[in-house]
Amino acid sequence: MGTILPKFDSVFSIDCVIFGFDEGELKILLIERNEEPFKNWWALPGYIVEQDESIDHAAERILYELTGLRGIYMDQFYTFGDVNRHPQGRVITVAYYAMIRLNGTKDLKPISNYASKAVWITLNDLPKLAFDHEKIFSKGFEKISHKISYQPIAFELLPEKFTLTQLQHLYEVILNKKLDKRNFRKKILNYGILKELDEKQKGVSYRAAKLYKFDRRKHAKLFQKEITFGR
Amino acid sequence: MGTILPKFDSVFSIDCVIFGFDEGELKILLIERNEEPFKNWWALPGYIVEQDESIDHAAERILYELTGLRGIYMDQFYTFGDVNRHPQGRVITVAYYAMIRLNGTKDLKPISNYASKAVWITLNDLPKLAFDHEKIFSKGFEKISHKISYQPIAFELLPEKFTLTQLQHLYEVILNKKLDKRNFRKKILNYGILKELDEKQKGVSYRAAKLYKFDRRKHAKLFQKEITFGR
DNA sequence: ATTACTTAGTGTAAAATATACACACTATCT
DNA sequence: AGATAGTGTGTATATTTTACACTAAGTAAT
Repeated sequence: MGTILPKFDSVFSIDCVIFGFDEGELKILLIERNEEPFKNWWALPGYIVEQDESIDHAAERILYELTGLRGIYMDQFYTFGDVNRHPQGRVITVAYYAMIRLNGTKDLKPISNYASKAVWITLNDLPKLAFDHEKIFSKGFEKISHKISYQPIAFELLPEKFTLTQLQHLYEVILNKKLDKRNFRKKILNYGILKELDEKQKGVSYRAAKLYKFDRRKHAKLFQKEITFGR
Repeated sequence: MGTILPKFDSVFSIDCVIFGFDEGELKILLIERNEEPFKNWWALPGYIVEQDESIDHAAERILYELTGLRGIYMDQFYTFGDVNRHPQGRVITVAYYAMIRLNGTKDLKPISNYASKAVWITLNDLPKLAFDHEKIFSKGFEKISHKISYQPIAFELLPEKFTLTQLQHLYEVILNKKLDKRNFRKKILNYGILKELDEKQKGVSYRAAKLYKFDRRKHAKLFQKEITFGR
């Protein structure tokens, strides 16, 4: 080539929209910022990406450093880059989402002190967020509502063993719509991706429901067989 | 706030995956680069975004400058940011796609001389591309195959007046799958988003087919009613 | 032990949608 | 007049979706 080309340098960030489900409520993971700008504001876990790391890797690292959650696989869903979204200049941000199970993960602990805390917040109690994070959150929520209606990803949010009623509630919360119990069960069992266990729910003050497990092997077989809910 | 914060500066680019359909073939818009790196290589139309313009706007501008195509509405679909995707440093790129009608638009003319030409290339004849543009193209193609199977966006690619057979061919090319003529017609006509015209195809050496038009008003009514093809 | 309470668990009929499949018609060309 | 090439059409079957209500099982309180 011969010509000497200028060196480019990029500053951009990652933001993570992480969904969890607990006690019948859909939650999202937020941090309280410990640095300017927006110090003490609630925000999505997010930070500037290093020069020499891949975006996917950065997403995982940043989520870990800000919340203590490790090895969470996330999908990229949109890049936000309004000129004034960041007070310090043009910083575009690549947004990722994930749906995770929050059984023992109540022990959120920021590693970096860029965040003073990390907590699960119920969607209905969402506070004002830093930057354009409300917009990012909305788009992330749209994304999962859409995705859940054609792919069986809801299991990610549930504990390993769950009842059909719990699963149905989850669908109802995400789709914001009541579903018929019999039809729901018929449909979900038909996919054959659930394994019925010999176990029952415990500690409830009424008839205990059977527990089920998501059968990854069978699911992998169906692979891209897309399913539909609530259209 | 009080604290003085550093100023950030961002360098990132846009790349456009633009689909067209002509003479029964699916095509994509490429430019020949006129600058290093990858001078004289084929590439997706793409360039660095200005500091003070929105990403969406940049996409439109860049497409115009490199190909002469004006006012094309595109959707963002993914951001690519492998550490070494660009030889001049870390440059992430936000990818957009669009499906457009290429009736009179054969007159592609780069405005900027960053491109020496812009041409429509049949998918089967895809040359090697600069940067990671093959990867970007693939993901863009995945995107439209997926999208076309649940939203009636194929009309964007056809001339204003088209025959049902042309429409079917288009679906077949994108889905890479034969469809049944009778079932296809039944289904597509059922959505009620096509207007039958009093006109017939001209210049064919066999029985001429009826022409149809996409009815935007009716389509807007159905709005998010998603449709399905070829599952 | 009885009762009250709460959720689990189940089937069927009707409607809508998807699939498989083949031949006669019409315009043009020679 | 005949050959050619694509248009346009219907039906029967299978599958999927929807609507809808009661009994069974376990727990808690008395």
